[in-house]
Amino acid sequence: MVDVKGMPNPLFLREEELRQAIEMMFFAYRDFTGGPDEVLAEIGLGRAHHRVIYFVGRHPGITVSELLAILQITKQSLSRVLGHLVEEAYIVSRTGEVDRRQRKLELTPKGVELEKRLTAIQRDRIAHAYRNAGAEAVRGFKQVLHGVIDAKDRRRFDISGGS
Amino acid sequence: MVDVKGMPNPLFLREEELRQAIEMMFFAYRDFTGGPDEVLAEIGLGRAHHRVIYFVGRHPGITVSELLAILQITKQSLSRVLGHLVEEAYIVSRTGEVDRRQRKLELTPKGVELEKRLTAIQRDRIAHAYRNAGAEAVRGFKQVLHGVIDAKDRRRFDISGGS
DNA sequence: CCTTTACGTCAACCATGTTGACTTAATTTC
DNA sequence: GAAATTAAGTCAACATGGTTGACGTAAAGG
Repeated sequence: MVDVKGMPNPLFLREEELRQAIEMMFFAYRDFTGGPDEVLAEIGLGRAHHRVIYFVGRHPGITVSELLAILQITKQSLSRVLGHLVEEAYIVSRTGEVDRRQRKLELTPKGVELEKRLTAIQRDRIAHAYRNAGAEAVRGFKQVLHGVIDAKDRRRFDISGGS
Repeated sequence: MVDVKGMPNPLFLREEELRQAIEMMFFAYRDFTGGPDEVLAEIGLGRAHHRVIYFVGRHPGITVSELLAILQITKQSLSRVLGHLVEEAYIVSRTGEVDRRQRKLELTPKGVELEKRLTAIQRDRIAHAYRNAGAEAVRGFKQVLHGVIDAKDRRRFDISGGS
């Protein structure tokens, strides 16, 4: 028999290791969204608006269907948020030229400004973490996070460690 | 002048790099919570219940205040969810022995069972990502995620790469 | 004794998700 | 060219889970 105290059950360690990851995901996401949430609250918007503004900014001309596929919410839910953002002139919606059933979404200058402000908060947090961890750690971070994402959405990311 | 085409603006690359991280955080968290959400919906519970069950399971005897500090929600909001979990016998609340104002929370066997079921889903997803990425990447993942978390909560995690 | 702390509770409200039913316009298919 | 499908919008009702504010009670601590 091996000394159980000196060399504890590797399955137990693995369980602890994995629980740590689960917990870090919770705390990291909580704090990652906390900053933008404060700014949004000041102007009467919520996290749902942020997500829409972010992805429209990231993919100008994105259609409503594409947005729904990313956000994985119902069109009724998106409609409320998106409608509000169009009313408040953060986003414009124009009819698609090739398929006139589609609505292509884009940020207005006002939308771009807000998007920048919100993204800057998250970008600075990530930049800080990246700087302190180093390039090797960043590669690992992306690799693991990539594996956490559903296979169907992995193609969105090139994590070959380019730069 | 350096050739701008051959060697693009490093600030632009950095911006892209950071946006990639922001986006991966969104997709990873979306998919990380998606599995448990489905199970919870079947039994009439939500993500808020999951969080409570998780942290009570992780820290048996945790007080209401401690839970509030972790979840960062109001006690009124917690009360609704926690009250329901106590009613449905997932959690028991007993008066603290040393400080009788406190309520110490614990999972019942029923609560343990649900916690295991939910955590298993997330654990398997992380385990899969860890296995595919390798030990070095896991270290990097933890280092970066650690840096994303607010300093006040970092002490919860030992990321020294122990095993 | 008085103050503070831990917890609970009532009430109202808001943001954001859901289902289901239905409409309109445009495209695609047979 | 008619029929089916698709993209998008809309109305309504409802659930979850957050918020603020006010107030109550019991225990602890100065």
